[in-house]
Amino acid sequence: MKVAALPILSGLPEDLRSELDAMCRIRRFRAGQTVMVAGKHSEFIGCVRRGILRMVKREPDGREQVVGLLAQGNIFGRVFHGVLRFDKEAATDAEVYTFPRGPFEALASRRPELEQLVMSNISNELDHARDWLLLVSKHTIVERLAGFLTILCRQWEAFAGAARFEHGKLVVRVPIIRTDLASLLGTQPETLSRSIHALADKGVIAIRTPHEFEILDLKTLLDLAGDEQVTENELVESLRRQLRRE
Amino acid sequence: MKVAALPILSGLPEDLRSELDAMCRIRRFRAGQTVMVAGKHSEFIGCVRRGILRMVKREPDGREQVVGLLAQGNIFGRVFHGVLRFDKEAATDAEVYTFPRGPFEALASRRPELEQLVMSNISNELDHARDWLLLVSKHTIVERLAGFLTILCRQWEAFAGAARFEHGKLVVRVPIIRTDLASLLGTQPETLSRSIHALADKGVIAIRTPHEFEILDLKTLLDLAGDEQVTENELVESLRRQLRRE
DNA sequence: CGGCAAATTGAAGTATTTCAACGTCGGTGG
DNA sequence: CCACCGACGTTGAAATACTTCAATTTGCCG
Repeated sequence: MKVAALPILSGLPEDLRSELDAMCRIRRFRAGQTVMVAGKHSEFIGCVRRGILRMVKREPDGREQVVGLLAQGNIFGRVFHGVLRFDKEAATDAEVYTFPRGPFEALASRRPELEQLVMSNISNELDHARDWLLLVSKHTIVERLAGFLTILCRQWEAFAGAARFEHGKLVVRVPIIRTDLASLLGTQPETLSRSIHALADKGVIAIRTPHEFEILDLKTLLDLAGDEQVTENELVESLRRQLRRE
Repeated sequence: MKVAALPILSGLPEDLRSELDAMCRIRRFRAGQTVMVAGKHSEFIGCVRRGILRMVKREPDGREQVVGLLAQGNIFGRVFHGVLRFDKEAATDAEVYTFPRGPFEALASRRPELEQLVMSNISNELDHARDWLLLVSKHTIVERLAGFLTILCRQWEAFAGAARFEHGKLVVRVPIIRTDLASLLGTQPETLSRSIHALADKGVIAIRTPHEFEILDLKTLLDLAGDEQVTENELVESLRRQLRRE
């Protein structure tokens, strides 16, 4: 079954999963390709299978702003009503489950379980939107970067195992390129680069490759991120627990 | 009936409205009072009757960031699951309909119409969160201010009739004080003040009182806001239509 | 190895923050 | 009634952070 691998659907009854599977198609996108265009009713409902999508707001003057990322398991494309507000593009090579809009909506109307799944997905989107809101509300780029890195650790599962331990060291892999991350944090690649190296100079992180950092001082990182929800021990313990399950 | 005045409930059947009315209580808050505290399950579900509430993120170091406003008709307090992520405080004197959480959730489980109302409210919150996201993603304060003013005009109904015509001139009333607006736009009162006067110097707006501006050059304002969704004529026509209905 | 995109570094220009002071308005008490 | 007080708003000037443009380096892939 194509959709069997999707944890988000694992709670649904067998027959409903079969119906979804029957209408499901897997589409592949190369990094940079457009998945869905803002401003119109989409032809399909999508769910990320592999890779990262970026949600982009395009200004008429050509500027663009990344307003969020979609990772494994995220559902996108408005169900029932509303038009899309952001383009969706592949930030890395990606694979997407697609469900034709009409049949999917019909099925959701018939099956409350699926409708509730859609509703809980909207709630998740709301939470994510507010996470980005808090992130962007930080006044310095170093703080926003620290916030992004802690999100990567907290939601490491979604981001294709962004965080892992290596010889007892916490290592995170940034799944997108500098330009996208800069736009996501509301700044320029140059400023982002300087901020990353500022964290490295202060001994908070070590840069292994441009896309892989070692977290040397998690406490300072969390302080900078200013997210009082998570303490160092909680985060580390949660990571260890999750990693042990692999 | 207490809740009769609520347009958001007008689509509900008579008996359901009666049930809501029976459990509804009206609470009044003076500007500055706390309505709901983040981090725990709220005792009640609220709906703004009059005035403006602000959603505030408090950092442990005492700093605070306004992340959104709630105006007439907005429902707040998480239904069914999840903890609140932001404090809610009265930004002006305000009145709030309250519904005890337990009975409200029981009623929503029993009545799909109410459940769908809650769902559509979450969708609205998502839209608003993304509006703020786009607003804060603007790089200069003048642009964010322009964006805020256009939102006030677009959603003038919610904001207690923030916009109106006077002798053919478009006048908007800012319903919150400078400090709150500065925080909402992610800046300081000083910078906000300078930005407001910068718009006035350029002839885009005229400052009548600190809380009431006349829009002199709507086209430039919309250009600055960079919101290609709305053209000048659409906005003016929409405002005129709505005002005519009063 | 060559070529290209991504990432980094430097330096000058711009916008915002910060701290300090002043202005304005409405309410309150002498 | 008027003077004072406090909250809000505005203005000035120096410090800071970010942007912008230009140049250079790095790393990957054919």
